[in-house]
Amino acid sequence: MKSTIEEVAQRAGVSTATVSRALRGLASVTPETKFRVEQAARELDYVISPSASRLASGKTSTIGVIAPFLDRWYFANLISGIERVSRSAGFDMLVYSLDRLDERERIFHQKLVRERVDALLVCALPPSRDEIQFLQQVKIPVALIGAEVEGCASVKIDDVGGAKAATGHLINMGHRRIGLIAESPLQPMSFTAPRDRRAGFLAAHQDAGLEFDSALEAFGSFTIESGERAMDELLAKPHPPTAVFCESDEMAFGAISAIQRHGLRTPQDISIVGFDDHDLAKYLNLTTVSQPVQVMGETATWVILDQVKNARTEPKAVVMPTQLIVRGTTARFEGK
Amino acid sequence: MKSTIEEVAQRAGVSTATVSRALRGLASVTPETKFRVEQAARELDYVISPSASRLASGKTSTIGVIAPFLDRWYFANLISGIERVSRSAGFDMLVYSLDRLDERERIFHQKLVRERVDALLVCALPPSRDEIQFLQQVKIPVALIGAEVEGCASVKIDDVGGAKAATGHLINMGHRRIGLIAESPLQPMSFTAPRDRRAGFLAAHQDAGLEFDSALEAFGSFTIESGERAMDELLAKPHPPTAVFCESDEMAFGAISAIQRHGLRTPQDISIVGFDDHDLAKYLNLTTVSQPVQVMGETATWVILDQVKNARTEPKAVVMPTQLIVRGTTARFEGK
DNA sequence: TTGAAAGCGCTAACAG
DNA sequence: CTGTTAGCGCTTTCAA
Repeated sequence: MKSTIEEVAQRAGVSTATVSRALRGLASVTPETKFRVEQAARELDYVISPSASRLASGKTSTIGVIAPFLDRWYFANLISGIERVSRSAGFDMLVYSLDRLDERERIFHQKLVRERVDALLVCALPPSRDEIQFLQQVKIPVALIGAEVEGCASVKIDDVGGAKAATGHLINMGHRRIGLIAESPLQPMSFTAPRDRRAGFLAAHQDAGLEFDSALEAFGSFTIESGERAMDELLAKPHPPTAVFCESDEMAFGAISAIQRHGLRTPQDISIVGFDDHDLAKYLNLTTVSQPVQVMGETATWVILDQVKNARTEPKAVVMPTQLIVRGTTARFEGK
Repeated sequence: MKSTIEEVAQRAGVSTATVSRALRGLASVTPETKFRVEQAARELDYVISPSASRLASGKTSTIGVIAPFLDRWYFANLISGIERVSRSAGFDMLVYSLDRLDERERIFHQKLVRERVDALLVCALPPSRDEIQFLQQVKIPVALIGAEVEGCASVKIDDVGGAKAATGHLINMGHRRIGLIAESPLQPMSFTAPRDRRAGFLAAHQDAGLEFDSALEAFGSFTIESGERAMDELLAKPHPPTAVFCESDEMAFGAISAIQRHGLRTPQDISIVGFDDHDLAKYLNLTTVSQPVQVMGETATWVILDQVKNARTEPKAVVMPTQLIVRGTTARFEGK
């Protein structure tokens, strides 16, 4: 049932080295012998043993993916894109989820990376300097998705620009008191998206000569529930905002829910803009900023695979386009 | 930088065999030597080479997951659960997505399974008899999630029961003309959930002595868009249903959207019940049937890991509980 | 309890 | 273009 390269060699009447070459499609093999080998392999129902091959070659043909959550829309889409191209390139995809920071060390240094993968894709949480240095030391190329660190390949969007466009849209619609539902700065993991989106939000204010009233900022954690609570807070203010920019669609969903619960309407009473263009944003008619998540996963995989193959390629830093999608949760401010 | 077992052995003053034993925690090692070995390993920053270990032992400590889509709520949650327990058990998780049927053969027979994983978790699409037989032949245990096949370990919910409860709820609310938004039977992949949910829907009718008017059945493909189109169809009927059971929450979302677009209201004009308890169902106030998706992933992993360890355990078939969650999209039928 | 030695199945020089 | 020959780094009898 389980045949080895040796048996294939015998059956094809060649050496194991030739079988190895033929099966890997190395140029230096006569078409005829190649054919004989392939036929022998087929007849024996032979499949290469990855462990043996990996041990001998030092290559794993495996790409590792690290993400903080696997069950959220953003990461699931990233992974879907990554899997598609890694499979098409003959690579296996190993996935690790990293919820707690203390697991990080273990994962980066220990079992995970080392000897297990040829390259690593790190989603959303930028590794520390030390971690990156460690990885370079072990010579395993890394690409970041949704974050950027100097000297490291990365694929991200222009979060600042996207947030600025979204906020600008609100300003153009006549809003002056604009709320912000941001990720809590107390959050243990250091994502860069929240920081950048917040920066874009502020930049739009500055460009318009507006001053942001920090009383209009509430915090959440990129979840629906937290967005809902944050909106409750905003609504409880003596002088609530007429529009709110949410750093993620999930939080925007929660915000809308809170607004309805308070007997108010979107966008008549309060306009809402999200960020991400979540699957359901269209359905919920949410004005938002879209980013090509799956494509980012695919792109990052191509980039990293390229590094694996051409060891000394300069790490690329790709920035993907973002697009403001105006739907039904934003309206011109008609108030005083 | 990269040290081998040999170096550890030397430094600890023992043989490589002892190092191997000590590091794996095999009983037959003096606490002292074990300590010495561990210390040496630590000092050398030694990490075992999985390839070598796999080649020598024949075990990969890796679990393979096959799912038709990675970017959908259900599968992302399953994977999240699977990853959690496989990591805690020291197993790596390899993920493959299978969109086209013709890739299946390649995946099952070839590169994937063989020599790469110790066990396989197949999500939603039940393997064919041949495939299962093949896997048994290669001695790699399989567990199905969301499907059931005799002689194979599996974790699923009672789809029939869940659908029956959901439909029963509608009937109890006085509805008599109940529509069904089902998965298209033309769909190439043979999921069992749609079939079972449809059966439950019909069973509820039968129990209530009602006859189902097949004109009230429309088809989708478990997506929002398809649910929307299906509802459009139903609404175009001369005598539309007063309530609709959707085989998935995504389709229910689409249905609600269509209803609103037609200027009707949920539940006043039409009641809607979904299935799954998608993350957003609560937020959208959708009455639905919940299933413990992440827990199913976790359970399946425990089950399969158990099989890996105790080779001759009878494959378990676990059925997880389902729960009808009544929210705001269903109301008593007040019409004629 | 520990060590010696024989592989596991493949790839990578190095010859030829 | 193909064969020979060493390993790759671990695990696993089998003895001691």
